[in-house]
Amino acid sequence: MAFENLSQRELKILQNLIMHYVQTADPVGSRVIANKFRMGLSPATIRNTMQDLEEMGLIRQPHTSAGRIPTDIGYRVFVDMLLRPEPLSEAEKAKIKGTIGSAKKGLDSILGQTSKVLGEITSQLGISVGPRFDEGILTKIDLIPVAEGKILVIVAVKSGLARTILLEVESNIEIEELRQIEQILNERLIGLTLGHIRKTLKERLSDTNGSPRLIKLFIDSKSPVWSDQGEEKLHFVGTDKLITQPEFADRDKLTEFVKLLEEQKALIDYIEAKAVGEGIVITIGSENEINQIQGCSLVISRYNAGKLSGTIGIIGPTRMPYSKLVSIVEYTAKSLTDALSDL
Amino acid sequence: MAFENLSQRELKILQNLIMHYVQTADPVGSRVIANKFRMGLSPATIRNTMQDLEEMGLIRQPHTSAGRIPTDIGYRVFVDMLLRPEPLSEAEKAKIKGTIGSAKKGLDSILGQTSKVLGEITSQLGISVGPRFDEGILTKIDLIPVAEGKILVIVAVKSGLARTILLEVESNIEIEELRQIEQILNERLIGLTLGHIRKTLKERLSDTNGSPRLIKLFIDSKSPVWSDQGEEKLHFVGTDKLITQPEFADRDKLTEFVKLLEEQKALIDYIEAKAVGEGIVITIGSENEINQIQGCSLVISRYNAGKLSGTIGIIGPTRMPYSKLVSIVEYTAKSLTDALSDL
DNA sequence: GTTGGCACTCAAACGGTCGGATTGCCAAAC
DNA sequence: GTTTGGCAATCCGACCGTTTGAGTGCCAAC
Repeated sequence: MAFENLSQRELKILQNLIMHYVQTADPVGSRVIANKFRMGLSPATIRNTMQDLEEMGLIRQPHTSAGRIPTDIGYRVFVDMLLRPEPLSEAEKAKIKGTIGSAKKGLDSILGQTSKVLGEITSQLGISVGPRFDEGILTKIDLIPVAEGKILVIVAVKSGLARTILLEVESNIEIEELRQIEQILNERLIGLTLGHIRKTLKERLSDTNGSPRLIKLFIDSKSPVWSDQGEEKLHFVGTDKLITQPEFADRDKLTEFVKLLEEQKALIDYIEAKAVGEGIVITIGSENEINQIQGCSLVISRYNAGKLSGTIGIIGPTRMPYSKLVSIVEYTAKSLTDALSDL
Repeated sequence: MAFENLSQRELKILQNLIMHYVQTADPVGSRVIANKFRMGLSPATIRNTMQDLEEMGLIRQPHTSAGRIPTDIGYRVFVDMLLRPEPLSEAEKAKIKGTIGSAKKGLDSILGQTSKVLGEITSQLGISVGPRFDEGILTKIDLIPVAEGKILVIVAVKSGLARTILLEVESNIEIEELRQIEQILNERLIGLTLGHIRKTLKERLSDTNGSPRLIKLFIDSKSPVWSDQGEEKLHFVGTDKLITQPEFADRDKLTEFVKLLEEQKALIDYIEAKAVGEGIVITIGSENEINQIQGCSLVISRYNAGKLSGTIGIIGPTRMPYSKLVSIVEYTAKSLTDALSDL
């Protein structure tokens, strides 16, 4: 839309209005802007401009004789044209690095700490999603018998991440057989990505003809060993912060939202789909296709773990301090990438 | 306290009052009891008895000229003296078995499904806590190099459960050295419980004198390999159900409660400490030492996984259908124990 | 011991009023 | 043409008194 040719004044008023509204959550009147921001204009003038902004759909009145609040489109213009990322203090940087560093080794723990620090420092809901292993290059696969009829499969990928899958088999496992399978798998598959393996599995292992019986378990593209589904976990911290927000005063909305969080899958898929490319992605209110978060904004970013990548960010009401949050999420993603490549 | 010599009538009225209150959440008046439960008594008589019950502290009026509601002590008497577990329908049984059975193998997934079915079928918050490995008898320990400077330790205990720990080491790992350590650990420690190992570690391995250098990593009773801390995860499903309850109308209470859930540790420790011995344990409202759940009741039970055991159950407002919940939790614990011993 | 009757109490719902904030518009000033 | 002050109009939210209905406590009668 043609918001490029908004006048300086219109932009400035939109900006001030949003800044004030983010702090107070109350509709902002013309006089407040005139007084608080000392624009050298009378309330009446500001009123006129506000009318224009309203016609353009950037702000609206909750009801006659109330002040204005930004619409989702208004926030969008603000984010696209007016956003100045607010630098972090040294203390904030230290806290982010520190919290991530204090995690026990292991992806889960690190992601847990990451969402925790995001939640705490932003006072929003901090989230993190583990990477999909699909792009990971296999470096090693181990088969360990752990008990009667159970073997543990360890799939290690470049950059030091690994995942383990518990597999059930007919109870009589010959250790020799396992070694054989291990060897075959390692010889033929190392260096390929899991996604690639999954697609070309049959050809690559067809000539084994099931000679070690158990290898059948692996020549199945749906086998959990190669699966790219359902392994990611959503970590989130700060639900309490969201509950407090006036935006969630509506009980039903809150309930729906909490359900979404618990079910995880839909939200994970959505976030993964939105966070593409480098840098921060912001989606605002009704821009979100998921019903339950249409009153919310997302500020998300990808992080890297070697060839793999996942998503972190925050969820909060559309009325959020974008300038600050952008910086925090950006810095956290960077820190997380560092922490994961350190390993 | 001397509640044994409550008259039949008093007990019956207490019972009816609680039954009605659990359904409606409204204070119960004398006429309601007289009409709905056809006791052959006039409201006036019931009023007299209710006064007695109030003096004993079993019920109370939220305010003058309102009906009565049970106190925590009233619920306690009900649970101890009047509770008749309500048998489950075949459909309910099938759902419980089915949901648990549909889990992927692996403890986490099974416990996840268990809390899910508990949450759904009870409309309360279903919870499950993984077993502490401390009592588990070591059957095997494996050391797998997964990447530069990282080894995966697999600790398998009797009954087919295993846990994996990622360990960091100086980057140059000799595969031979790992094998040596593996052998030493296996020779000396198999057959002992992890808890026992942790306590006698130094003696049992002292004579190695650090000959394979890396073994030092294991001769540390605080090593995460033997730790009994922080491994348990709290699974919970049904937060949305609790939010809906009028008991959580108070925003602050809800916030505090959600925080407790997210932090996990305090709640895990409390639940683990309360659920002792065989069978169901019920704690009611102010009986709970944790502030955040003083308006809630717990219905919990241990389940077994071989020598190990953990806890499952539900959390809900004190106003809950105890008769039904007791049966559900009991049956679920049994089903879970079955599922875990099947493996 | 039980019951009906009755005065009393209190919460919640209802409805009307008032004050405050803010707007839209218009005519005058710049 | 833009800006401004003035003013009527609008609407929300708080406040307050009233009513309604449910339920109790107590007493006298059965």
